[in-house]
Amino acid sequence: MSLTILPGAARTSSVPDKTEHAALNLHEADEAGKGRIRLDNESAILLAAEQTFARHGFKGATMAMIAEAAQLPKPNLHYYFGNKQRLYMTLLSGILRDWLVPLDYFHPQACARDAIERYVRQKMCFTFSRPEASRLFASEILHGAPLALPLLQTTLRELVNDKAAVIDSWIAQGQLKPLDSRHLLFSIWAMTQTYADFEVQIGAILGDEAEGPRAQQRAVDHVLSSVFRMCGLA
Amino acid sequence: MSLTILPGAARTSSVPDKTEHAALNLHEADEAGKGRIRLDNESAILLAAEQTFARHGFKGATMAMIAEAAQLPKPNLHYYFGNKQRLYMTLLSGILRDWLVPLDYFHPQACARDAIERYVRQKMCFTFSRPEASRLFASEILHGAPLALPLLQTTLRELVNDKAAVIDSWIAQGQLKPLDSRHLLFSIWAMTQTYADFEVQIGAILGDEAEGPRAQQRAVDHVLSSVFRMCGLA
DNA sequence: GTCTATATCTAGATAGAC
DNA sequence: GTCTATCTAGATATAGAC
Repeated sequence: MSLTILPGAARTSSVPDKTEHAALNLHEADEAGKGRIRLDNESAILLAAEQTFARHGFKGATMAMIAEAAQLPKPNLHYYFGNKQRLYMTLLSGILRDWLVPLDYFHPQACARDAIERYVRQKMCFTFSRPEASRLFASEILHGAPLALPLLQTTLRELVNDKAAVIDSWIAQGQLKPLDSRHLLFSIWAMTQTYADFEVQIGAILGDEAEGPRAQQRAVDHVLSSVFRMCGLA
Repeated sequence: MSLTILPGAARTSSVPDKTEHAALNLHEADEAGKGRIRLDNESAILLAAEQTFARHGFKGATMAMIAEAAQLPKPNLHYYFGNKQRLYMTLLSGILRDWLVPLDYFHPQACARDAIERYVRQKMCFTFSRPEASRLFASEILHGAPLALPLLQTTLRELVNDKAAVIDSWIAQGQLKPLDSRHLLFSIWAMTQTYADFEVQIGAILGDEAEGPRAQQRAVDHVLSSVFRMCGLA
């Protein structure tokens, strides 16, 4: 199941910074020379755009801000991505794909407790490692998903219904206490993402305690034990 | 404890639509005549602004959109609120105030179970009755709370620390299972608000089932029983 | 492929008539 | 107190030199 919207959308994570992958690029000989520069520039732009869109929203972010963050002239952004909306969409589709991957842990043969623990840990890992990606996606949904709605109504909906059926089977087997499986997913998403999406609020409340790996561990422990209790796995 | 940022900030909810409160306004005789029109216009603008800012974000919303929604000419918005940021701030401060009110249920003498049930129900009520207010506030936090941060670091922080102490006392009394009281609040906020902030996503997944009072009841039941289980009150 | 200079459009804000 | 007409700033996007 591929969630890519734009064909050949370049992903930040697929372009390791300085490691020499020239050998891999030799397959496309005529694209290897320019392709290297293109990939580097595109990944720099995508990284800068993710941060800028997350911080200022789609309208609030300007191409000039993104260009400065990427240390490239403004017209280069149009050269590589055509326009602002296409750049934004490229980011969105990549984030949704990464966001859904952890659901793979939910399959009928899996042990419910193990699957849920791995899922929660993966979501918390995403939250703390890519908070800007989480906020960018949250901002899109919050404002009515003007661009992502078609994806939500098809791919996401089908995937969630599949995984809800898996959870229901775990309940039928007596592995979990009865609960609404789709609402359970909504709650897990909410509890995990809040540490990225509302990071500023949490930081304001916790103060210094909010920072560092010990704070992250505390959050993971809390969410994991809460989800276990919700599922009757405590 | 007052959370008002702007002195005399007019609140939508404080202006009943057509009920005759002229008698109450007679105290300020010279403001009664114009005051009526002013209050009506201000509340129309605030209502329109809440919807528009929630839907498009601060930058994405334009004064022209708000004016059209309020059915008033653009310059009137500037006449009443000076500029876009002041209009936005007036909304923000009112929402934060309304958002914090339910925490009053948390006081040391209260029964923990009753207080938590009332709190969750109040939060869910806010979510379903004023989803745009929730999204407007969420958007502000999501983008780094450029305007609300000072409030979060003072009033919100102190209030939360107070209420966390109350929860801790309930735990010490054995009314609740041990857990991190402040993270419990983060989780309750996340689980309740997600039905407003991510309404589009949930709607896309649940389809027709997401609408109507029965869907709301289902969500309330889920969140309430989940929070009870988290607290060992199931 | 890169980037300077510029065209075009849109939005916030206001002057001034009523 | 209200609103038409307009000013100005700033943003997207592109033309065209290198």
